Amino acid sequence: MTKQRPRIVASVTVDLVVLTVRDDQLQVLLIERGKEPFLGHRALPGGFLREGEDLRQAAIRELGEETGLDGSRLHLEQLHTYAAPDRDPRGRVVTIAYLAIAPDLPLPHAGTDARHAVWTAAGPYLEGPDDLLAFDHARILRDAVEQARTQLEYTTVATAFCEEQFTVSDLRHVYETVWGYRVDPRNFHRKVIGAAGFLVPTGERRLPDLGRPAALYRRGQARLLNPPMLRAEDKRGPGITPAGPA
Amino acid sequence: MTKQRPRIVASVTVDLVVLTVRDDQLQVLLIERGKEPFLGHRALPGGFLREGEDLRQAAIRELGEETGLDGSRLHLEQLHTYAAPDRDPRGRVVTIAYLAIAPDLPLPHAGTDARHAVWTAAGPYLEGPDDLLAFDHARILRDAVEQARTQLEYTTVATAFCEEQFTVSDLRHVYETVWGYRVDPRNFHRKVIGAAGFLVPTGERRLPDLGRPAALYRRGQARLLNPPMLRAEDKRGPGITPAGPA
DNA sequence: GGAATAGTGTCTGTGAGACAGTATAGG
DNA sequence: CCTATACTGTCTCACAGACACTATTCC
Repeated sequence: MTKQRPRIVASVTVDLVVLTVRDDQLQVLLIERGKEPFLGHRALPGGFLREGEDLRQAAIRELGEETGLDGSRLHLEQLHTYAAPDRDPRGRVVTIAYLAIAPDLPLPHAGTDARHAVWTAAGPYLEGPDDLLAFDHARILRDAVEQARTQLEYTTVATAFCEEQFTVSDLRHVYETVWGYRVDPRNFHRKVIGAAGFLVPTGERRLPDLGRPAALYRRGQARLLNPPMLRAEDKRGPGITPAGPA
Repeated sequence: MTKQRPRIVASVTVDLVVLTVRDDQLQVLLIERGKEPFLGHRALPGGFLREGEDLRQAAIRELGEETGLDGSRLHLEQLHTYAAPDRDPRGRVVTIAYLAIAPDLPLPHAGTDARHAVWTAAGPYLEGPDDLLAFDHARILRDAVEQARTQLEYTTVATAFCEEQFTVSDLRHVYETVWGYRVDPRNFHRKVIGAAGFLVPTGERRLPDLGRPAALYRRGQARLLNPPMLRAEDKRGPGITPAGPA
């Protein structure tokens, strides 16, 4: 009963949305394309799936090749798959988007084995027109950022933006930067300290340039934040949105 | 820098997890495979992506061909993509899983153009060993059901299990069946009636065999349920789970 | 009247939002 | 002392969980 005639064979790529918080901005790792199509345009790092590889393995490999980051040590999560027939002029290409979250790491210098990937403020690409990025990458970036914003509400992934040791203020700064608005420091402190398994005190302290030293923490074992820390209703997008990207 | 040598070309399939609530059970639509591999085994409906098709279009088409259901009228949502190198003995096959939610609809009879798809209690496949279903479909089904359970918490999709008109009791029955435990009728009623945009009263009533008639509602425009209706902590899986399927 | 289902009211504890105050560092 | 940052305390309101009562139908 399954008609086998117009079956499709497609190339499969894995594209990465690598986010970090840097210079008080939500930034994304972009590369400049060195060949057609979209030569010279900015794009998400990514590449073709290879023989014997799982999707996650491909994501980690591409991350290393194109950005020099060690994906096996980052938060890495599959997001959504894009397969519109005309999304790549070269032919039928199915792309699985992955979200990676990293602390503010130094990138290897351009000219090494890694491509010249650069941290870039995500804001303009979220608001601006789609053709600021190659292919449908603007759409993919928007979906990924919305996913990251939602995940901060329900999970403890915000710690993935932080170094191994961090303060409550560091963590709050992540929330404020990703969500794009200020969060009450007192209520935030009470919430994250009270959430079992979110933070583990290391006993150490960090001295700021000025002011009282802050206690340092490591991530706890909990992955879900329950009850969640919901964004203010009027500060996120329209209240009526489908559950996932279409 | 992108090495093009061991690139992969893969077949792309869309597999569907179609859920309904039927006979006080969470049920899933399964087909019996008519050919190798896994001939005679039960499997999720699905099939190959075709020329010029988007993923959603393919999902709707397969749904019609294999089950006779009209996918364009159901809740349909992309879930996750599976691409382990050995997941299909025929070669490299990448599968995008879709979740469909339907009311308790009558299926077309076997022998028509549609395959003999049958509603089957999902429970045994969630608990049992993986080889009760073809390929990695048991894994896909588990991921989908977990996703559906979570969605009931944060969205209004529970209405997708109901007919056009339904009572608050019908809706509560969906929650109880999908979650697998009883929900307090009074608190549930207060919650869903109070949530703006969840339910729209039709003004009509439905007479049960015995007891007071119940008011009928239609789905409202709201897609997100805010604040969410969270499951009891001790009645769902382990509290420490990754945000999405790996 | 009884039985069964639909719907409302009330109390209580938890937790979020708002805001004031205390603690500890450097200068 | 002042300033800046870290952290704690308190009040109020919204809401979830628990439970009792009233309402409307068929018999």
